Amino acid sequence: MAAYDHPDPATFELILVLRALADPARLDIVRHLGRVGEANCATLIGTRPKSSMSHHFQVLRESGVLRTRIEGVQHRNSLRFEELDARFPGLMTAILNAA
Amino acid sequence: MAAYDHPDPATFELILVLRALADPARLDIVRHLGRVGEANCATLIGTRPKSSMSHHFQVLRESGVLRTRIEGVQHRNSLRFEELDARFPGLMTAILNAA
DNA sequence: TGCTTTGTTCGAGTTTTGTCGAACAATATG
DNA sequence: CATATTGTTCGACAAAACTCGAACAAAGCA
Repeated sequence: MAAYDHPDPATFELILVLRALADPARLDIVRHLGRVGEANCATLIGTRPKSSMSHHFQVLRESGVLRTRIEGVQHRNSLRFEELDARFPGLMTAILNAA
Repeated sequence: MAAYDHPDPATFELILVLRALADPARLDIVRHLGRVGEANCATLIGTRPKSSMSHHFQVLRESGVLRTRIEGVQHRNSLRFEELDARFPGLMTAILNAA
């Protein structure tokens, strides 16, 4: 498996980040990653099928919200917190702290 | 025209707020209101038809992002900044400050 | 090599969301 | 009252997004 493309922080777009966050499954993923730091896809799948989750990871990745590191057969995801915070200060903090 | 219903801050939902913000037209409206404080609908209409804008105002209103005050024939809109900030600290500030 | 694990890609179907003209409602003003 | 102004509602259509099974791909291991 080739490594994923991740957008450069300079090209992050607020509207894409907001769209990525504006879905229950993805917001769950983001919050989970906010707590545990890094997790592979399987860990983050609840009852949803793999193909749905793969789609959500793609949306989050392409908007810049998370990065996916490949290690063997597992894909390890983590928030791009510092980069997001540099570009949109306070945004992710607000999301992660929201009730 | 009867006054609008505005949701109570206790019932604000992050996912609805994010969905409301995750649209170019609505993000424009929000940012404009962030600058000018209050504006009627006509002021905020660019090239889009009234019916489209009316829809966007409804989405923003129902999510709690803005309030609409009726004065004569005009509908004056303003952000519910304090209430949003109390419920989701830092969120609107981050949105309004974003590049 | 064959099997298992982990996750992607494809394609089709469903649902949600946005768009916008036309008709309508409320208020003000001549 | 007639007309203009401001904005909503309705309905139909278009576009975007989510869902998910099935087939596929890569890596590791027996």
